[in-house]
Amino acid sequence: MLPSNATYRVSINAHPGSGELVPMFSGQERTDPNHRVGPKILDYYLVHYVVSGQGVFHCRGTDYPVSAGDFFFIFPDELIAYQSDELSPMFYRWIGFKGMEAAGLLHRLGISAAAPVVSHPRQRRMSALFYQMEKTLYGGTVADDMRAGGLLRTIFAQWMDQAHAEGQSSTAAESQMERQIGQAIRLFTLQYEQKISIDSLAHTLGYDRTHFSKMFKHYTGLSPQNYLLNVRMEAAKQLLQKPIAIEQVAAAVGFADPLYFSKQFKKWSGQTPSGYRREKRPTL
DNA sequence: CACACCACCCGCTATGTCGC
DNA sequence: GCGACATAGCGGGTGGTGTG
Repeated sequence: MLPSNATYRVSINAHPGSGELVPMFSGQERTDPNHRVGPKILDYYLVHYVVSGQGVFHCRGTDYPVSAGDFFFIFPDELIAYQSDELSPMFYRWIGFKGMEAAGLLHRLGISAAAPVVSHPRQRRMSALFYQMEKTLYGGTVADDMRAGGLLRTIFAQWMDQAHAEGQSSTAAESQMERQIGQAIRLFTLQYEQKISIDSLAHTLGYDRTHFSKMFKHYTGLSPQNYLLNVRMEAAKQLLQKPIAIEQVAAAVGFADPLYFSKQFKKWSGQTPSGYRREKRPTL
């Protein structure tokens, strides 16, 4: 059973898969007045759901007031901090997750490091889903990992339903260009192992390459090439934790030249592929 | 305003050359 | 044969400008 009347508790996913959307851990905390976290930088996604109380979430130079019913999203490689209110400290639940699909899904929802806070009116349903996630991960089996993956998708579906209802997603407010960018992101996440030309992709979608590049960066904050590189490197990180030759890992994520892959990996992560592997699987 | 197109620059990649 | 290095071609990013 879960420990009771604790102010802080967390369940870790004992068998995190390498899928498109992977819950890593989940927990809850009843914070003290003025309780502060950060400044810090994470290398995964972390969403907090404020069940009660209020506080301030700081990201990219902006302070966002958050209160019951709000979600605040932490993106990888972003400097963030958050603090509970003195009189009404926050009680929140959180889910840490990763996966190649995460960036695309959050983009579709209009959630980004530049717009990291959303509210949800169906509080009881959401609070129950977050609690269910924590309980499921506490199980610790491979089957629980699969169940948790399904729960995370259900949570994303709730956000999407709400975004639809508010006209924030693929309804009137979403332009043709946004839909095309969504298509490009899906292509990147599904076919990253293929050779992908940004020029031909842009023309397939009916745009000039330069205009498409500019719009892509406008909506996602990354150039198409960099976005694709991120997807490939995330996939490579997963593969490097398995006993696969680095040459094969390079080929599996769309790099014809393993030497070039190593250079890019080091530039991207600060570590060589073999160094990363040693750190993650010292026995290999 | 959305889009196309040009020019320029940068970086990747394939290929060639050279020395060992 | 192999590794190190040089180089040319190409793809991609971006600023600017023109067009409907």
